[in-house]
Parts: sequence; structure tokens; C-alpha cells
Amino acid sequence: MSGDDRRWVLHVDLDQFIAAVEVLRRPELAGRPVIVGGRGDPTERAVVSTASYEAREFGVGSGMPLRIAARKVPDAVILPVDHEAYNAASAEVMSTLRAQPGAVVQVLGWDEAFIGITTDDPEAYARRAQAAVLDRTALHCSVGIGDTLVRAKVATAFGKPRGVFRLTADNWFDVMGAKPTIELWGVGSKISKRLAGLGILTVAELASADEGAMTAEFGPRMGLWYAQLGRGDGASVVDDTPWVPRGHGRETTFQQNIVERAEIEAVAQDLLAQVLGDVAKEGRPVVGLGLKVRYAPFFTKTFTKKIASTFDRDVVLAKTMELVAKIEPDRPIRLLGVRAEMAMPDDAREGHSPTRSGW
DNA sequence: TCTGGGGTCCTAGGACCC
DNA sequence: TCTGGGGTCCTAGGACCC
Repeated sequence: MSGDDRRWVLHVDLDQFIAAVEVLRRPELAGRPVIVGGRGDPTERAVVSTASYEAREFGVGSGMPLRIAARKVPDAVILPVDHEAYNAASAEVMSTLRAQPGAVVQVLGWDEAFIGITTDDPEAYARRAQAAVLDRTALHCSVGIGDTLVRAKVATAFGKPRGVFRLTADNWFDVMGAKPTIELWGVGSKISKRLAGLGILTVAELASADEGAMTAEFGPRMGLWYAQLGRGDGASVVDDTPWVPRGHGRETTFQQNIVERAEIEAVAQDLLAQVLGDVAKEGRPVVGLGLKVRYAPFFTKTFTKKIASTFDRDVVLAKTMELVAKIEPDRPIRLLGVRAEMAMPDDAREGHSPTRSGW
């Protein structure tokens, strides 16, 4: 250990993770445009989960309707989503990261994680982590290095693919200051438009935005949060406290819109049974229910209901059907979703497990 | 061109109580 | 009569992320 040891946040992000996992088990696909989404049938209602870099050249990206993606890349290989395969690959990646010396690992999703470390050479540490992941899983990743979680997360994009990039208070404004606000993590199309309405177009402008104007527009919490985001400031401690899920939900989009009451009720019961299966694994009681309805062509409505804490399936079913009864009759729906909120254990009170507002 | 599925967190506004 | 004030809980919806 030298006197230059400092705490760093690393953000590790696998490159085209889902497509890469598919290519690994089907090596003949290497170099071809691969698109993974839905059940792999581009005539169905579904969207792209991940496209390989070869497919991205044609303008295909995550979230795009599969139908459109197939049209853009006529000779693409289109594959169904295989959760089990990605779970297994993800578990190997995360265990490799946890095995790095001194690493505190906070998993963000299938294909990304923060690592908290103390070192005098974060780039060297990042390169060793990349090599370890490649050696163990044959998957490539990019690493962002930062002095806060936000800066590390944003840095990763500049390291892609297979690279390393460092973003700290020293170079944040040089790198990000002139960029549009939508490039920040947590600012999407809606918020960036509202910011533009306040005359805030760039990250630098957001960083120095008037606090009063921000809280007036977005509320006391989010207003200050967005301004902080513009500065890249915020938490710098990686938290490896195990995640405690707040609830579980299932939803399904119908290939043809449905309207029959009996059919809607049957689907709701089926979704609820799946949800309760997931909930049962947690061994925690249900304290709330939610029903999501997307009326055709595209208008979403949600109904929620708090209930007395219960494990009783009949009670939960009856309460769910009360929500189903609120669905407008004779109006075609394209999506139905059911969600159950669970009681939080005492040791996972607010502030204990990580939350976005803590970043 | 037509928009999945699984999540989290925040806010506005109404209901209700004292 | 132009109709308090504060607090809490609940519902619905918005926004974002992977």
C-alpha cells in the first residue's frame, strides 16, 4: 500500500451482454447481426432486448419494436429471450467480481455492477477485473472509474467497448458540461423536455440551475436531485447490502386485444397465481395489490389497493377481483398486469437497503 | 414504426381525523 | 359565511432504469 491509496468507485458493464451470451453458445453467429427479443418471432408484439454491434450498425437498439428491427436488418438472426441462460452467466460474472481483492460489489442488473475499492491505480485494477471476467466467462466488459457512483456510471459509456474511462470532479465538466441533459443517468425524454422549458439544455446549465426554479418545477426532493446530477455529485460509497424486493409483478401483452370479461378474469387469475408463486419464495405476507391495464391502442391505467397483511390466497384473489371489476367494460385491452407488494422485514427499513435517492 | 416485462421511487390530491 | 389548519394514509399516475 502506498500513500496515494484512495477510495474509488468502478462501474462494470458487460458489452452487448445478452447477444454475447447467445454467440458464446452458438459460435457460428460471431460477426453476424444478432437481435434478441420476445419469443424470437418478429411478427409478434415484442421489443428488442439487446442487439449485437453488427446489428446496431443498421440502427437497431434496445426497446425498438422487433417488427421494425427485423425490417431494418433483413438477414438478422433473431433469437428468443432466455432468462435462465443470462441468469447463469450473470451469476458467474458477479462472483468473479466479488473475488477481486478488497471489492465491495453492488449489483445493478444482469449485466452491471458497482465495485468499491481502495487503490492507488484504479485503471490497473479495472484491467485486472476485465481480464478475470474474460478468463472466467469469455465475456467482455467496459469499466467506468469515478469518485462518485454517478460519475463512475456515466464514465462507462466512454470506455465502450472493452475499455476503461475515468471521470472525476477534475474532468466532469470538460467531458460532460456541453452534453445534453438526457445523457445523464436518471434524466429521460420527459425530464429533459421539462428542463428545456426552463432554459436548461446542457449538463453545465443543470449544474448551476437556480434551486428555487428547480424545486418549483420538480418538487423539493427531485429538484435538488437533478441539479446534483448535473454536477456528478452524490454518494460515493458502494453498498453491498443484499437487496430486499418490495414486491413482485407479472404482466402480459396480448397478441390480439381482448375484451371479454371472462377472459380478462381468467388472465388476471393466472397472473396472480404466478405472482403468488414468486411471493411465496420470499416467505413475506402481501400488504398491497396493483392492477395495470393498457387499453388499446395505448393508454395505461393502474389500480392499487392496500390490504391487511395476509398469506391467504383467497383473500388476495378476492381483492384482486375487486380491482378487475374497475376495468371499463367493452373497451379492448392489450396488456394486463398484476403486482403484489410485500411487507418489508424489520432490518430492511428505509435507509438500510440502497435506494436511488441515496445516490 | 408502434411501442415487452420486471422493477424502483416520487408526487399530487383526496379522504379522513382532530 | 365564501368556507381553519395540520397531520397521516391511501390511490393513481408519472418517470426512470435494465
